[in-house]
Amino acid sequence: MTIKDLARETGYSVGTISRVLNNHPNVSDKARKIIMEAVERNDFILNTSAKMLKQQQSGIILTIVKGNSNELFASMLEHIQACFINTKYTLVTEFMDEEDNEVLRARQLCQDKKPMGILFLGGNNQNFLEGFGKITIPCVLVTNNGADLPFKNLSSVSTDDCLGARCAVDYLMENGHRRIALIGGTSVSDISILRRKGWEDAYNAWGIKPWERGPHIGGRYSYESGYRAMERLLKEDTEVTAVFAMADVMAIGAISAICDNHLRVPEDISVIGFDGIRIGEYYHPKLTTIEQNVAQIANRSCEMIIECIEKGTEARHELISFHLKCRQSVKNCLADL
Amino acid sequence: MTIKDLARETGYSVGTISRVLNNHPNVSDKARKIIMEAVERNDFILNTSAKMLKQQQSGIILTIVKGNSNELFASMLEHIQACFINTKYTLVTEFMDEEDNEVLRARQLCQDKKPMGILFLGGNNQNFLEGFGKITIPCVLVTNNGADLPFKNLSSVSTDDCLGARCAVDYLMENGHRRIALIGGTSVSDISILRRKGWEDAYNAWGIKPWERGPHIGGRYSYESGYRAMERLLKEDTEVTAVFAMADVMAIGAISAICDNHLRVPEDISVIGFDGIRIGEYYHPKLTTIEQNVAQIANRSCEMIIECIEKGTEARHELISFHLKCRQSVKNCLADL
DNA sequence: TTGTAGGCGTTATCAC
DNA sequence: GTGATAACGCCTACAA
Repeated sequence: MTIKDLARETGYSVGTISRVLNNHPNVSDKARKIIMEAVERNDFILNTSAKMLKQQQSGIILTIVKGNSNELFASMLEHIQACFINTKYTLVTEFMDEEDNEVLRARQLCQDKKPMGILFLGGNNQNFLEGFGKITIPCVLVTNNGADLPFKNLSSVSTDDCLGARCAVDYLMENGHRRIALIGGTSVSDISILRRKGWEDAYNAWGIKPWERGPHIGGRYSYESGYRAMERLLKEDTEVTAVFAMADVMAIGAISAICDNHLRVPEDISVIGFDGIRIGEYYHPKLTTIEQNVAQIANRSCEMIIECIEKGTEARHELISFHLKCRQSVKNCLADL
Repeated sequence: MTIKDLARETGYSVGTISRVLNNHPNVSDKARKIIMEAVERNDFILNTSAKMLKQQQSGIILTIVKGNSNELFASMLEHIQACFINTKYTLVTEFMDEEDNEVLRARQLCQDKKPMGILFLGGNNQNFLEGFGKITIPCVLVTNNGADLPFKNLSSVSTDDCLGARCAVDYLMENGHRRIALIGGTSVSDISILRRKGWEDAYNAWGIKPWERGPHIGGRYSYESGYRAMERLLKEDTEVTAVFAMADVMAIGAISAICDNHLRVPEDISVIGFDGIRIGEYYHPKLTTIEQNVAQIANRSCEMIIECIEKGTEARHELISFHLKCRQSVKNCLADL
């Protein structure tokens, strides 16, 4: 069934059918009514390929998810997907390894699928600096801040990672911890750099001297990596009383390592995470963490990319508020001091 | 850049260009070489819309994911997605609530996006029985067994849920447990029914009388639901020594509830799950579970749907092997008996 | 082996 | 307000 069939059935021409279907003016109410009835009756839907061919667009919005097995991104993805139901866009998702270059991949996918916009979940600014210039469609960095990047087609929606980290470490300080280790991140990930800065800011604000500070052990955002980082930490620094993990998955990996080493959380070591993934609430002990506002980040990202695509709006950079979620993995050791 | 430009550039006609690009025979080696060089030089890629319009296909393979926040499906999805990289197919994912009717949704999406095949993650046979008849494209039930369904365009790749559950409960029996509660599932979910049957089979095989058996408390596959089921169980049946949860997320929710009620796993109550999601390895205690072979299920599903689409193969139903993963959440209480 | 041309289902630009 | 018609880029008989 095509608009031709519909034309035959209603007695109008394809031009009028098309005008009705696209809500164009210059159609009589009568024609509109008759045609819409026929559309309903036949469950008619326009052929996307033909439409896209004519309009020279694909209707595809691409989401590139970097870093696998990431519950935060999985839940972000669900929210994002929900935003595109019943729109004219088709959301296509690509997963890729945390180590790969998302911008190179994006460029290839631009050729391949001709998307109208790209949402990046994860990724690091250096890759954008080097290769984003050739991408001309609107893009949004989701959870990463792109304010310092010189691209006017690249927006961002993120949590204030530095402030969030600061808040996490402040909380540990308020609970009497002074030697606080940092786990996670690499020197090329901007989120890591910001969260590390928050950790340092807190130290400075509380007047803790560098030699009294806990160490920073890097690693990617995974259970496994958190586990290994904590194992190393336990061997190398026995004076640490608390750990700030850059992601909940790392925090959980770390707690797992602590337990395997016959220590307890929070009695022996306190742990705070970042992200607010669901498992944290059901973990044992329940994970204290900085909760990102996933729904809001997802919604704003989708709104922004649609606006950029449809109205040609310039790139913007938004910060979404976070929330300190106090649960059980941090011990108040003020009494011990 | 279109094949016309390429024709002009190489001196060949669009027909020859098209034949080269589609690997058709009847093209001279020389033409093929010259044209391919031009293609490389220009990074030329065929316009998907035009191709699909002409061929009357969309190139889309749909994945419908039912049941949110499901780590098993998230990881399944990653594997599935990997199967379609560098193929002519575009994978489109739709998430929907566990309560909604996936077949109705699929039918709507068939109109909307004209997919060439559908992968269903989750779902229940009753919905298929009622509404699948109108879907004519090849589909695969992933993790659900569709062997009893009378559709020759509906394949399935799944774990032997009944045997897996049987194996889990046997393991508890072997460790001396006799009063074993079952948590999770609804009467309309086939996976639930099969896993429940495995639980009953084990009881029968071990000669445990009905009145000595633990209760079954239903619920959907989520942390939250596992938590609530366990809370109820703790109130209603204090003689239970072990719990078989129909999914790892429920098992974790259950353990969380047990801990919140000042009991311990596995000392006071043993828990075994089903699925083998990653967090189980980092949970505290580490979760004993029936591990599904996610990679293999995903790969076979993708292979099957592609084969059905391209060769018109008839539907098949495959069972993928599972694996009992013994970790820490089950206590051996033979000594206590 | 290669070229030509019609048509896939839409949209948009004309006339009327 | 409406109808005819030329694209959009590709594929594929059919002709040469």
